[in-house]
Amino acid sequence: MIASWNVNSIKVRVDAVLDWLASSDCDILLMQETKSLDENFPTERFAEAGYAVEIHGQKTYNGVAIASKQPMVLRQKGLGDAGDEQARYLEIEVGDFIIASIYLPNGNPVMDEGNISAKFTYKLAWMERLIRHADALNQLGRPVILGGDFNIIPDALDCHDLARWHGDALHHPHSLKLWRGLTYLGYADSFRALNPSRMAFSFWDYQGGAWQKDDGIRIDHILINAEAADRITASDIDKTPRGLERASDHTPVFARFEGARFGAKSQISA
DNA sequence: ATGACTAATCGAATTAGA
Repeated sequence: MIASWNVNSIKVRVDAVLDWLASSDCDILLMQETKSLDENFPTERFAEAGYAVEIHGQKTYNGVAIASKQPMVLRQKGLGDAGDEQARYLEIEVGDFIIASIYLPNGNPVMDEGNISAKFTYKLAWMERLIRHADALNQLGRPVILGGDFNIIPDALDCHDLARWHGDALHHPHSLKLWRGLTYLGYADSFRALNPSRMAFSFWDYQGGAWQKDDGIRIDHILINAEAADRITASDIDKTPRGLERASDHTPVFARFEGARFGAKSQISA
């Protein structure tokens, strides 16, 4: 099983993350918003639990990491071209799977004194760069998993009241157009593909009793290309961690692939 | 209602998140 979780500070959340890993059958965990320099990441704690880690962090903000029970090879940190000053992309491979942990920019506020804001411009440019890279990955003919906090509310089933999000960077027409761009390349939102009519959320704001009211949004996604889709068996969300003490505002989303070990090919003989 | 929470920072308020 592979999962993605915006932990909102690995320093604060390390016990919660390790508790969840111990109670799940998670092989690979994609983390976002670690908010930690690489040298401060609790690598030893993960090692004691049987997980190797790859880290792409920075001070104070952003930061992505991947923990894996199975041998993992680092492919790249950042999207590999200009504009990568923020730590938001980390790519590894496990077996023949290519896997990325993604923390896509929020982009709000969209407007700044009557003009499109620098934050929203940065979000759109980042998405364009992600699309170019995702296209190249897809052409390798290998299973690809792009998991993370995409800061995109795809549709009405992904929040309580879509009208509230009109014009917001998480559901802005420009953001959605680029989100669909990933679809056109051949990537599918695995949760929605396997749960076509279910309303479910992955984030609940700390403010206003959002968790108690189940007033959430689904912005954490696991995208899969055709080769990965051929092997997927489930995609779901575990709400449990969001209800625990001192929780992240996000909860893990996950997907399962056939085989006893992650990414193992089917044992069906010819 | 520009606030409500939470986290990080050379903090005693500000920035950012979504």
